[in-house]
Amino acid sequence: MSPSSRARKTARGASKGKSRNLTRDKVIAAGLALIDEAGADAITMRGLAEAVGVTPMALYNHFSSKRALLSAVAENVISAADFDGQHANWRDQVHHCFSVLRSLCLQHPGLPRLLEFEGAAPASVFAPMEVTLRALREAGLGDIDSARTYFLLVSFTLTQAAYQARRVPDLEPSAQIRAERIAGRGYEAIEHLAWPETWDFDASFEFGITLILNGVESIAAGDEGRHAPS
Amino acid sequence: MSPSSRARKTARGASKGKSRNLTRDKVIAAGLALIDEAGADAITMRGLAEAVGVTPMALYNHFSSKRALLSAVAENVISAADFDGQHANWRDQVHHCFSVLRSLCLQHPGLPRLLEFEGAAPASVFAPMEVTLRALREAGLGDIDSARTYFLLVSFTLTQAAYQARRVPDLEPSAQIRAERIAGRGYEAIEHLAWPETWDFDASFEFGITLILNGVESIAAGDEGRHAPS
DNA sequence: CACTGTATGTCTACGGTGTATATATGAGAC
DNA sequence: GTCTCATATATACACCGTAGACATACAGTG
Repeated sequence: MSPSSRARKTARGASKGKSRNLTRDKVIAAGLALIDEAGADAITMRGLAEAVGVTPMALYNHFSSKRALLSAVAENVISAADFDGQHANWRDQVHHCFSVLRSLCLQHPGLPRLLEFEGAAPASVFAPMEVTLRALREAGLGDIDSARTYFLLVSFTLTQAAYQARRVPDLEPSAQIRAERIAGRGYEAIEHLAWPETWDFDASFEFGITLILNGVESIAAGDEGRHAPS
Repeated sequence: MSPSSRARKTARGASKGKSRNLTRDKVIAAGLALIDEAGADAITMRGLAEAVGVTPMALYNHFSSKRALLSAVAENVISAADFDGQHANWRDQVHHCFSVLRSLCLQHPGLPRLLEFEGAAPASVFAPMEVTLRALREAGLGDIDSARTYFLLVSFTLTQAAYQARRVPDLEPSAQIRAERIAGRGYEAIEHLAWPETWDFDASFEFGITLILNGVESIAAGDEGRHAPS
């Protein structure tokens, strides 16, 4: 309500700065900086206000709530990215799209939290969706299946990136602890697994995308899977 | 520290109730009930204490922290499930495993939050991993690739289930709003998509699992994907 | 039986969160 | 110069997790 009326007033005057000192884009920039150095939950209205040099309540003149603020931050990040890459074939197209999304998440840890939860998803989340739907349709998938595959890709990419980015050592299982936890439970497969001491997230991402795209091809070719109806 | 010494004492005496009135499993049960009706973030030490009929600080005699409490709740849910199903082929095995995981998440909304974040993952999360690794190895995947596929499956299942379970209407895009948001942005593919007014989550889950398992077969068959190195 | 140690529960309090409400301030329009 | 109204502030509320000091009542020992 307040921001809209302000916008009306500003539109009447000039489209530049406001009457008073300074804000809005500054808040978003400060919020982004906060997310970059600490997690997404490090964004606090009080801390953010201090970073900008105002009182906490001043932020509410520009954002109706914390959620709206976070949404604006996410919007700022997402809308600046180029998810399309003008790639020749649909596989490269999808791969590029989610590589970009992933690197955004790694650059700004906590961004996945902003997108998935908090209901703070901004309008620009539809950009990667558009690119993906086009590519998948080109691959031969139907509308609904394309959307389903998009959600699968998003789930995978965001979750993995979130896990990698929010990598705080004191929560790490750390081989040692992991070994203790599974000891004596008959988890042969896990014990047998030669766990690398540093997980290769990049390779895992490539693997996942490749697997999914192979699955797309198989579905598009008409293989609807075959779990016996028991 | 306190709980362990209590356990030692109890083991010496009888394995039944404690000295005072009652707790521990009661807390877990109450926590589970809270999670079931409201989300995971509805679990608050004060609210939980009231539900059990004690003071908030009384909980700390049985759990060292809120995280430990949530972990115990998750453990209670996960450990009661049978992820193995003694299925004949690896596809049905994996399908069963994640169907169970998914239904747990739908029964107890907010459980995904417990598992993914908060670092509250209990020891029993390794049970589905064990089942999956065995099945995937049988499918012909290597150790690391099996682990990677497991994480892919988990990402997909938990994220989708979380989204479905935390379905609060006032956050829903709701066709109307969705249409407004994408209007005039050139999102042809999205606009063209005939979005069902009620998303079929079950079918989407089946689709995703099938797609992934098809991808597994393709990888196991030696198709490592082919994105041209541009 | 009484005694005592200790585990259990309570009370109070601290620093933190998001934000509703009322007030002061200062720039721009007339 | 005066008025208006968007902006920034001050204060306050309800809530959160939990640290610390204290009260209590049972368990084990004599």
